[in-house]
Amino acid sequence: MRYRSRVSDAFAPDWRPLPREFYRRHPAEVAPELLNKLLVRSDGRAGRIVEVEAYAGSEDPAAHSFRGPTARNATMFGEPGHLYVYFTYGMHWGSNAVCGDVGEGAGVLLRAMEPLQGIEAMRALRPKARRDRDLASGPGKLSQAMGITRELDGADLVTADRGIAILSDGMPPPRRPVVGPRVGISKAVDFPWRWHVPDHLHVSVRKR
DNA sequence: TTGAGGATTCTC
DNA sequence: AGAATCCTCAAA
Repeated sequence: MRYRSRVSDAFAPDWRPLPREFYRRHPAEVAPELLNKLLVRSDGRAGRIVEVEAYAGSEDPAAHSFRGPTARNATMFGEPGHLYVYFTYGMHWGSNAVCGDVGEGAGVLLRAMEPLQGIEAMRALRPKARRDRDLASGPGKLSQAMGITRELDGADLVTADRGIAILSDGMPPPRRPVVGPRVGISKAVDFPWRWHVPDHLHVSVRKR
């Protein structure tokens, strides 16, 4: 399998991608199940996903896809299991796993990650991070630590066609994740579509 | 540790 | 105009 030789074979041959059908569901169903999965790059950088948010297309005023397809959000309307990368605040990138069926415009924002491997490479990309917990405790930080920019928009997280994947090492999601409203939005502020691992050091905005 | 405010550029 | 954010600084 190509994803193994490209992404995980050399250092973690037992890590497995999630099937395409995992992503072909409502993002509020997928999101909590992405907790404790691994975001992995072909150079060995890897981290455990500890915080996510769901964005649900035409039913969700806070989603980039709410008003239909544009040049920016085109990837969200494509095949599930691909990476949707967006740019915001003039300097930050955000990373999502596309969910739902083609045309729905749904996704799960990857908000925070616990660095596991390739931490020195992450530090090189995030010189301002003082502690390990500053490396990827936020969507912009996570993207920067993993070197995710516009170039990776549309990458397939199932086949790892461009050297990035979401893999499982067998750790299940938390039984009872913390659920609450999403961060940094001005519409649909009450949708309880943010989930994170309870009491986890690497989650963003620990105070509410 | 907390809160306020600036940075910086793409998108619609 | 506003953005699915981060960083610095000041005050406590």
